[in-house]
Amino acid sequence: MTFDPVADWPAWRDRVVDRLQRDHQRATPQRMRIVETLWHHGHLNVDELHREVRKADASVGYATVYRTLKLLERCGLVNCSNFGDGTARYEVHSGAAEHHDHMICTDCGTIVEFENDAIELLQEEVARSHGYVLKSHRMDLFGICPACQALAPR
Amino acid sequence: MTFDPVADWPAWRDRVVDRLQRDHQRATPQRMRIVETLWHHGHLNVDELHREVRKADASVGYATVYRTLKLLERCGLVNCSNFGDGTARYEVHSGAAEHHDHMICTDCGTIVEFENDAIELLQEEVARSHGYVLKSHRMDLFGICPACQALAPR
DNA sequence: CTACGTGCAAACTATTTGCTGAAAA
DNA sequence: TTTTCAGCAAATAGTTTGCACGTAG
Repeated sequence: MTFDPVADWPAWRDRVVDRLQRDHQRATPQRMRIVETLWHHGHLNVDELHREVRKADASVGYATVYRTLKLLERCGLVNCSNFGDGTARYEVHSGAAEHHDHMICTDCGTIVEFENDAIELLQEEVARSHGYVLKSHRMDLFGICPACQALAPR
Repeated sequence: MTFDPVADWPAWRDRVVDRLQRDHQRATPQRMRIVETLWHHGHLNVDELHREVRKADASVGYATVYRTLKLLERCGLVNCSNFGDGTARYEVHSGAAEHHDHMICTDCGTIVEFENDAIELLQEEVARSHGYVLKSHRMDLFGICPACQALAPR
Protein backbone atom coordinates (compact mmCIF):
# COMPACT_ATOMS: atom_id res chain seq x y z
CA MET A 1 0.00 0.00 0.00
CA THR A 2 2.81 2.42 0.83
CA PHE A 3 4.84 3.23 -2.23
CA ASP A 4 8.05 4.95 -3.12
CA PRO A 5 7.26 7.58 -5.75
CA VAL A 6 10.75 7.47 -7.19
CA ALA A 7 11.59 3.75 -7.14
CA ASP A 8 8.12 2.59 -8.20
CA TRP A 9 7.78 4.96 -11.13
CA PRO A 10 9.30 2.69 -13.83
CA ALA A 11 6.91 -0.14 -13.04
CA TRP A 12 3.92 2.18 -13.09
CA ARG A 13 5.07 3.78 -16.33
CA ASP A 14 5.28 0.34 -17.95
CA ARG A 15 1.83 -0.50 -16.75
CA VAL A 16 0.44 2.70 -18.23
CA VAL A 17 2.11 2.02 -21.58
CA ASP A 18 0.78 -1.54 -21.67
CA ARG A 19 -2.72 -0.44 -20.79
CA LEU A 20 -2.71 2.24 -23.48
CA GLN A 21 -1.38 -0.10 -26.14
CA ARG A 22 -4.09 -2.60 -25.32
CA ASP A 23 -6.57 0.10 -26.34
CA HIS A 24 -4.53 1.07 -29.41
CA GLN A 25 -3.76 4.39 -27.74
CA ARG A 26 -0.35 5.92 -28.10
CA ALA A 27 1.94 6.63 -25.18
CA THR A 28 2.92 10.06 -26.44
CA PRO A 29 5.48 12.24 -24.67
CA GLN A 30 2.74 14.62 -23.56
CA ARG A 31 0.65 11.82 -22.08
CA MET A 32 3.59 10.28 -20.27
CA ARG A 33 4.62 13.62 -18.86
CA ILE A 34 1.11 14.12 -17.52
CA VAL A 35 1.05 10.65 -15.99
CA GLU A 36 4.44 11.12 -14.41
CA THR A 37 3.50 14.47 -12.93
CA LEU A 38 0.36 12.98 -11.47
CA TRP A 39 2.38 10.08 -10.12
CA HIS A 40 4.60 12.44 -8.19
CA HIS A 41 1.94 14.96 -7.13
CA GLY A 42 -1.47 13.58 -6.23
CA HIS A 43 -4.81 15.39 -5.97
CA LEU A 44 -3.97 18.08 -8.49
CA ASN A 45 -6.67 19.88 -10.42
CA VAL A 46 -6.30 20.46 -14.13
CA ASP A 47 -4.87 23.94 -13.76
CA GLU A 48 -2.24 22.87 -11.24
CA LEU A 49 -1.39 19.80 -13.26
CA HIS A 50 -1.08 21.83 -16.44
CA ARG A 51 1.23 24.33 -14.72
CA GLU A 52 3.35 21.51 -13.32
CA VAL A 53 3.58 19.71 -16.66
CA ARG A 54 4.64 22.93 -18.34
CA LYS A 55 7.71 23.09 -16.15
CA ALA A 56 8.95 20.07 -18.11
CA ASP A 57 7.47 21.03 -21.47
CA ALA A 58 5.98 24.50 -21.96
CA SER A 59 4.29 23.54 -25.21
CA VAL A 60 1.74 21.18 -23.68
CA GLY A 61 -1.75 22.59 -24.11
CA TYR A 62 -4.65 22.79 -21.74
CA ALA A 63 -6.88 20.65 -23.91
CA THR A 64 -4.32 17.87 -24.01
CA VAL A 65 -4.33 17.69 -20.24
CA TYR A 66 -8.11 17.42 -20.20
CA ARG A 67 -8.20 14.86 -22.98
CA THR A 68 -5.42 12.79 -21.44
CA LEU A 69 -7.13 12.71 -18.05
CA LYS A 70 -10.36 11.57 -19.62
CA LEU A 71 -8.49 8.85 -21.46
CA LEU A 72 -6.64 7.69 -18.36
CA GLU A 73 -9.88 7.68 -16.43
CA ARG A 74 -11.56 5.48 -19.03
CA CYS A 75 -8.59 3.11 -18.78
CA GLY A 76 -8.91 2.97 -15.00
CA LEU A 77 -5.46 4.50 -14.54
CA VAL A 78 -6.54 7.62 -12.68
CA ASN A 79 -9.40 8.60 -10.38
CA CYS A 80 -11.29 11.86 -10.32
CA SER A 81 -12.58 13.49 -7.15
CA ASN A 82 -14.38 16.66 -6.18
CA PHE A 83 -13.66 18.33 -2.90
CA GLY A 84 -16.05 21.22 -3.21
CA ASP A 85 -13.74 23.90 -4.60
CA GLY A 86 -15.39 23.67 -8.00
CA THR A 87 -12.53 21.88 -9.73
CA ALA A 88 -12.00 18.20 -10.47
CA ARG A 89 -8.94 16.68 -8.84
CA TYR A 90 -7.06 13.66 -10.11
CA GLU A 91 -4.82 10.96 -8.66
CA VAL A 92 -3.28 7.79 -10.07
CA HIS A 93 -5.28 4.62 -9.48
CA SER A 94 -2.58 2.18 -8.46
CA GLY A 95 -4.40 -1.10 -7.96
CA ALA A 96 -7.77 -2.60 -8.73
CA ALA A 97 -8.64 -3.68 -5.20
CA GLU A 98 -7.38 -0.58 -3.47
CA HIS A 99 -9.91 1.96 -2.43
CA HIS A 100 -9.40 4.91 -0.15
CA ASP A 101 -11.28 7.97 0.99
CA HIS A 102 -10.12 11.49 1.70
CA MET A 103 -9.85 13.83 4.64
CA ILE A 104 -9.41 17.46 3.64
CA CYS A 105 -8.19 20.34 5.79
CA THR A 106 -10.63 23.20 5.31
CA ASP A 107 -7.91 25.72 6.20
CA CYS A 108 -4.92 24.72 4.10
CA GLY A 109 -6.38 22.14 1.71
CA THR A 110 -4.03 19.34 2.75
CA ILE A 111 -5.48 15.99 1.74
CA VAL A 112 -4.91 12.78 3.68
CA GLU A 113 -5.93 9.41 2.31
CA PHE A 114 -7.30 6.67 4.52
CA GLU A 115 -8.96 3.29 4.37
CA ASN A 116 -11.43 1.93 6.87
CA ASP A 117 -12.84 -1.53 6.36
CA ALA A 118 -15.33 -1.21 9.20
CA ILE A 119 -16.96 1.78 7.51
CA GLU A 120 -17.04 -0.02 4.17
CA LEU A 121 -18.82 -2.96 5.77
CA LEU A 122 -21.39 -0.65 7.33
CA GLN A 123 -21.95 1.03 3.96
CA GLU A 124 -22.68 -2.38 2.45
CA GLU A 125 -25.12 -3.01 5.25
CA VAL A 126 -26.89 0.31 4.72
CA ALA A 127 -27.24 -0.39 1.01
CA ARG A 128 -28.55 -3.88 1.62
CA SER A 129 -31.07 -2.70 4.19
CA HIS A 130 -32.57 -0.39 1.55
CA GLY A 131 -32.51 -3.07 -1.12
CA TYR A 132 -29.76 -1.36 -3.11
CA VAL A 133 -26.87 -3.14 -4.78
CA LEU A 134 -23.86 -1.02 -3.87
CA LYS A 135 -21.59 -0.11 -6.79
CA SER A 136 -19.31 2.55 -5.37
CA HIS A 137 -19.16 5.28 -2.82
CA ARG A 138 -17.53 8.53 -2.01
CA MET A 139 -16.67 9.74 1.46
CA ASP A 140 -14.90 12.99 2.28
CA LEU A 141 -14.15 14.18 5.79
CA PHE A 142 -13.61 17.90 6.26
CA GLY A 143 -11.72 19.19 9.28
CA ILE A 144 -8.69 21.03 10.58
CA CYS A 145 -5.30 19.37 10.26
CA PRO A 146 -2.80 19.31 13.14
CA ALA A 147 -0.62 22.02 11.59
CA CYS A 148 -3.52 24.44 11.19
CA GLN A 149 -4.74 23.71 14.72
CA ALA A 150 -1.30 24.75 15.98
CA LEU A 151 -1.39 27.98 13.94
CA ALA A 152 -4.81 29.06 15.22
CA PRO A 153 -5.18 27.67 18.71
CA ARG A 154 -8.47 27.92 20.60
CA MET B 1 -37.63 12.80 11.69
CA THR B 2 -40.44 11.71 9.38
CA PHE B 3 -42.46 14.67 8.25
CA ASP B 4 -45.65 15.40 6.45
CA PRO B 5 -44.87 17.77 3.56
CA VAL B 6 -48.35 19.22 3.55
CA ALA B 7 -49.17 19.51 7.26
CA ASP B 8 -45.69 20.65 8.30
CA TRP B 9 -45.36 23.36 5.68
CA PRO B 10 -46.86 26.25 7.69
CA ALA B 11 -44.45 25.70 10.58
CA TRP B 12 -41.49 25.56 8.25
CA ARG B 13 -42.62 28.63 6.37
CA ASP B 14 -42.81 30.55 9.64
CA ARG B 15 -39.35 29.42 10.58
CA VAL B 16 -37.97 30.59 7.26
CA VAL B 17 -39.63 33.99 7.63
CA ASP B 18 -38.28 34.39 11.18
CA ARG B 19 -34.80 33.40 10.14
CA LEU B 20 -34.79 35.84 7.24
CA GLN B 21 -36.11 38.72 9.33
CA ARG B 22 -33.40 38.11 11.88
CA ASP B 23 -30.92 38.88 9.08
CA HIS B 24 -32.97 41.85 7.85
CA GLN B 25 -33.74 39.90 4.72
CA ARG B 26 -37.18 40.09 3.19
CA ALA B 27 -39.46 37.13 2.74
CA THR B 28 -40.47 38.09 -0.78
CA PRO B 29 -43.06 36.15 -2.76
CA GLN B 30 -40.32 34.83 -5.06
CA ARG B 31 -38.23 33.59 -2.17
CA MET B 32 -41.15 31.94 -0.46
CA ARG B 33 -42.21 30.25 -3.64
CA ILE B 34 -38.71 28.85 -4.04
CA VAL B 35 -38.63 27.63 -0.44
CA GLU B 36 -42.02 26.03 -0.76
CA THR B 37 -41.11 24.25 -3.97
CA LEU B 38 -37.95 22.92 -2.36
CA TRP B 39 -39.95 21.84 0.67
CA HIS B 40 -42.21 19.71 -1.51
CA HIS B 41 -39.56 18.41 -3.94
CA GLY B 42 -36.14 17.64 -2.49
CA HIS B 43 -32.81 17.20 -4.27
CA LEU B 44 -33.64 19.47 -7.20
CA ASN B 45 -30.94 21.23 -9.14
CA VAL B 46 -31.31 24.89 -10.07
CA ASP B 47 -32.74 24.20 -13.49
CA GLU B 48 -35.37 21.80 -12.21
CA LEU B 49 -36.21 24.08 -9.32
CA HIS B 50 -36.54 27.07 -11.61
CA ARG B 51 -38.84 25.15 -13.94
CA GLU B 52 -40.96 24.01 -11.00
CA VAL B 53 -41.18 27.50 -9.51
CA ARG B 54 -42.25 28.90 -12.86
CA LYS B 55 -45.32 26.70 -12.81
CA ALA B 56 -46.55 28.92 -9.97
CA ASP B 57 -45.07 32.18 -11.24
CA ALA B 58 -43.61 32.34 -14.73
CA SER B 59 -41.91 35.67 -14.10
CA VAL B 60 -39.33 34.36 -11.61
CA GLY B 61 -35.85 34.66 -13.06
CA TYR B 62 -32.94 32.28 -13.06
CA ALA B 63 -30.69 34.61 -11.11
CA THR B 64 -33.26 34.96 -8.36
CA VAL B 65 -33.26 31.22 -7.85
CA TYR B 66 -29.47 31.19 -7.58
CA ARG B 67 -29.35 34.19 -5.26
CA THR B 68 -32.14 32.84 -3.07
CA LEU B 69 -30.45 29.47 -2.71
CA LYS B 70 -27.19 31.13 -1.73
CA LEU B 71 -29.03 33.21 0.83
CA LEU B 72 -30.91 30.23 2.26
CA GLU B 73 -27.67 28.28 2.44
CA ARG B 74 -25.95 31.07 4.39
CA CYS B 75 -28.92 31.05 6.80
CA GLY B 76 -28.64 27.30 7.26
CA LEU B 77 -32.08 26.73 5.78
CA VAL B 78 -31.03 24.59 2.84
CA ASN B 79 -28.17 22.19 2.05
CA CYS B 80 -26.29 21.84 -1.18
CA SER B 81 -25.00 18.54 -2.53
CA ASN B 82 -23.22 17.29 -5.61
CA PHE B 83 -23.94 13.85 -6.94
CA GLY B 84 -21.58 13.90 -9.87
CA ASP B 85 -23.90 15.05 -12.66
CA GLY B 86 -22.23 18.45 -12.77
CA THR B 87 -25.08 20.35 -11.11
CA ALA B 88 -25.61 21.40 -7.51
CA ARG B 89 -28.67 19.92 -5.83
CA TYR B 90 -30.53 21.48 -2.93
CA GLU B 91 -32.77 20.28 -0.12
CA VAL B 92 -34.30 21.98 2.92
CA HIS B 93 -32.31 21.66 6.12
CA SER B 94 -35.03 20.85 8.63
CA GLY B 95 -33.23 20.68 11.96
CA ALA B 96 -29.89 21.65 13.41
CA ALA B 97 -28.95 18.26 14.83
CA GLU B 98 -30.16 16.22 11.91
CA HIS B 99 -27.60 14.98 9.47
CA HIS B 100 -28.12 12.44 6.76
CA ASP B 101 -26.23 11.03 3.83
CA HIS B 102 -27.41 9.97 0.41
CA MET B 103 -27.67 6.81 -1.61
CA ILE B 104 -28.13 7.43 -5.31
CA CYS B 105 -29.37 4.98 -7.94
CA THR B 106 -26.96 5.19 -10.85
CA ASP B 107 -29.67 4.01 -13.24
CA CYS B 108 -32.69 6.19 -12.45
CA GLY B 109 -31.23 8.84 -10.15
CA THR B 110 -33.54 8.11 -7.24
CA ILE B 111 -32.06 9.45 -4.02
CA VAL B 112 -32.61 7.84 -0.64
CA GLU B 113 -31.57 9.57 2.57
CA PHE B 114 -30.18 7.65 5.51
CA GLU B 115 -28.50 8.15 8.84
CA ASN B 116 -26.00 5.80 10.44
CA ASP B 117 -24.59 6.67 13.82
CA ALA B 118 -22.08 3.83 13.78
CA ILE B 119 -20.47 5.22 10.63
CA GLU B 120 -20.40 8.72 12.08
CA LEU B 121 -18.59 7.43 15.15
CA LEU B 122 -16.03 5.68 13.00
CA GLN B 123 -15.51 8.85 11.00
CA GLU B 124 -14.77 10.71 14.21
CA GLU B 125 -12.31 8.00 15.11
CA VAL B 126 -10.56 8.20 11.74
CA ALA B 127 -10.22 11.97 12.06
CA ARG B 128 -8.89 11.74 15.60
CA SER B 129 -6.38 9.07 14.66
CA HIS B 130 -4.91 11.47 12.08
CA GLY B 131 -4.96 14.40 14.49
CA TYR B 132 -7.74 16.19 12.59
CA VAL B 133 -10.63 18.01 14.21
CA LEU B 134 -13.63 16.85 12.20
CA LYS B 135 -15.93 19.64 11.01
CA SER B 136 -18.21 17.95 8.51
CA HIS B 137 -18.36 15.13 6.06
CA ARG B 138 -20.00 13.99 2.91
CA MET B 139 -20.84 10.41 2.08
CA ASP B 140 -22.63 9.26 -1.04
CA LEU B 141 -23.36 5.63 -1.86
CA PHE B 142 -23.94 4.79 -5.51
CA GLY B 143 -25.80 1.65 -6.46
CA ILE B 144 -28.85 0.15 -8.13
CA CYS B 145 -32.22 0.63 -6.48
CA PRO B 146 -34.71 -2.25 -6.10
CA ALA B 147 -36.92 -1.00 -8.93
CA CYS B 148 -34.04 -0.84 -11.41
CA GLN B 149 -32.81 -4.27 -10.34
CA ALA B 150 -36.24 -5.63 -11.21
CA LEU B 151 -36.20 -3.93 -14.62
CA ALA B 152 -32.79 -5.31 -15.61
CA PRO B 153 -32.41 -8.66 -13.90
CA ARG B 154 -29.13 -10.56 -14.00
C1' DC C 1 -0.35 7.15 -46.36
C1' DT C 2 -3.73 6.68 -43.06
C1' DA C 3 -5.30 7.13 -38.44
C1' DC C 4 -4.38 9.14 -34.28
C1' DG C 5 -2.84 13.15 -31.36
C1' DT C 6 -1.77 18.03 -30.53
C1' DG C 7 -2.38 23.09 -29.84
C1' DC C 8 -5.16 26.79 -30.48
C1' DA C 9 -9.26 29.15 -30.18
C1' DA C 10 -14.03 28.99 -30.10
C1' DA C 11 -18.09 26.73 -27.94
C1' DC C 12 -20.63 25.12 -24.07
C1' DT C 13 -22.57 24.68 -19.37
C1' DA C 14 -23.25 25.98 -14.73
C1' DT C 15 -23.01 29.85 -12.00
C1' DT C 16 -22.19 34.82 -10.72
C1' DT C 17 -22.54 39.74 -11.26
C1' DG C 18 -23.68 44.70 -12.98
C1' DC C 19 -27.33 47.46 -13.87
C1' DT C 20 -31.88 49.65 -13.83
C1' DG C 21 -36.28 49.80 -12.25
C1' DA C 22 -39.74 48.19 -8.56
C1' DA C 23 -41.08 47.63 -3.94
C1' DA C 24 -40.88 47.02 0.91
C1' DA C 25 -39.18 49.21 5.45
C1' DT D 1 -36.67 58.01 0.81
C1' DT D 2 -33.42 54.86 1.52
C1' DT D 3 -32.23 50.16 1.25
C1' DT D 4 -33.26 45.79 -0.40
C1' DC D 5 -34.86 42.85 -4.47
C1' DA D 6 -35.97 41.33 -9.00
C1' DG D 7 -35.25 40.46 -13.81
C1' DC D 8 -32.44 40.74 -17.62
C1' DA D 9 -28.34 40.15 -19.97
C1' DA D 10 -23.54 40.15 -19.94
C1' DA D 11 -19.52 38.14 -17.57
C1' DT D 12 -16.94 34.31 -15.57
C1' DA D 13 -14.95 29.68 -14.57
C1' DG D 14 -14.38 25.05 -15.64
C1' DT D 15 -14.56 21.97 -19.27
C1' DT D 16 -15.32 20.28 -24.12
C1' DT D 17 -14.96 20.41 -29.09
C1' DG D 18 -13.81 21.68 -34.18
C1' DC D 19 -10.18 22.35 -37.01
C1' DA D 20 -5.74 22.19 -39.42
C1' DC D 21 -1.28 20.69 -38.85
C1' DG D 22 2.06 17.24 -37.19
C1' DT D 23 3.64 12.56 -36.25
C1' DA D 24 3.67 7.59 -35.29
C1' DG D 25 2.50 3.12 -37.01
